[in-house]
Amino acid sequence: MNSPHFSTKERILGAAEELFARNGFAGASLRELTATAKVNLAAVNYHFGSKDNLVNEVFRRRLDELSAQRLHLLQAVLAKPKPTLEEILAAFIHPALLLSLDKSGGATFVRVLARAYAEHNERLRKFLSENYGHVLKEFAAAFGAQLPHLDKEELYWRIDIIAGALTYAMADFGVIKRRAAMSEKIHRERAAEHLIRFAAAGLRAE
Amino acid sequence: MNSPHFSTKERILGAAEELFARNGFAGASLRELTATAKVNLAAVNYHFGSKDNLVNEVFRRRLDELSAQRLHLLQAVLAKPKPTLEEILAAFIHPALLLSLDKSGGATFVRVLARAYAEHNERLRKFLSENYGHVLKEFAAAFGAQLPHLDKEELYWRIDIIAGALTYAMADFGVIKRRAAMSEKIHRERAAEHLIRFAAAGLRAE
DNA sequence: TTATGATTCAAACGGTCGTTTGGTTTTACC
DNA sequence: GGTAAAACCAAACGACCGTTTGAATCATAA
Repeated sequence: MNSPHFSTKERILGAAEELFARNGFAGASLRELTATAKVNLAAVNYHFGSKDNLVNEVFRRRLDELSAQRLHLLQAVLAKPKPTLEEILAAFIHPALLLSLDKSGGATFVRVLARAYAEHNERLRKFLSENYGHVLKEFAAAFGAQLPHLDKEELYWRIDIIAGALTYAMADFGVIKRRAAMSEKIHRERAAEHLIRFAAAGLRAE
Repeated sequence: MNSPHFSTKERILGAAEELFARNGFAGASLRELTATAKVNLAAVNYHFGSKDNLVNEVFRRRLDELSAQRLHLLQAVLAKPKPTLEEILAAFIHPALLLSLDKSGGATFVRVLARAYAEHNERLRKFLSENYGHVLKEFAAAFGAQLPHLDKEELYWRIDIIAGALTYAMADFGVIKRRAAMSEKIHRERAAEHLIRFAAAGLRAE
């Protein structure tokens, strides 16, 4: 991740992902971060303006593609004659599954996402809401069409908990360890299947 | 929580619980904490030795009772002729449910627990493992007797994820909001029921 | 080759952190 | 009421934080 053929910005983003996952956003200092990335201390402020903005860019680098994949899959599902709740859920969950299987930092990033979910950071939540809130809105509309008896507030809360459960299931935070005989890939896919069944039941509740 | 008829130690513990839940362990400074508790800055180091040890004591104050309740219920379940997986799970989950319903800080503490789960803090994990690891061991034994086909490692991981799911379900981290017509108590009890069903299925998997 | 803008760098800035100190006040007991 | 321990307090300590500065270095195009 920090090898010399990566640009300074890329080395910083890679080191940031690694250290944010391990120590949290406040716990990762720019001094340790720039040492890991083998760049000068001032490089973060030069290239990203501030530590806060570096945090934003760490998310942007991964979430742009994640959101695009989700919306693309959702579009395909909604084009079907009779889309099911499970198919919509899969459109939401499978891109995150792929990210968690990515070998070049994606798996680390999923842990950073889990951090963000737990930290309740207002500034970060605002950034995520402004930049990726429309994705949740589109899924909420799709779910809402399947579940007309649910009021909007209830629906948003349920989607929120699904996003949280997904994040934690994909992060390495004490998740079920795979059997030795089962590949990481298959293990994660099984986890996604369980999640989809669980979430579908949760959405249909009452 | 900080009213004058509480002792200095109790006011510090109360403020710590509040600020740890809101800002995390690193994010809560002793200066803000002692101001909230209306005690001198030096009081934390005088009464608790260090900030790290204060963190430990915040956990000890609640977990001693939680662990005792869990073990007591487990004992009662195992005394039955044919204990079920669901009953063992209830012995684990119901005390946490009661804590989350507690009006004098218990609900706040559950959010602190969720923080600890996400932070992966090695020092804190060691403290929790040394002081409350035996509780997980006893439950693991009880689950293991019900699920003899599971190897020990697999079993521990599954219990770990149940503890995590429980913690997050009981914390206010984006959890499903209750319907206006439903009391907080009943809402939480429903959540616990769902959790027990989900966890039982997860444990029985394969 | 030289001029120009982008990048890197060592050093320092002001601020906040957890902790320690040494003295003052309060408490509890003979 | 005197005394010793416990508790409290203002102030300061050294360490680390994110950020800024201004000069050195690099890349590139005239």
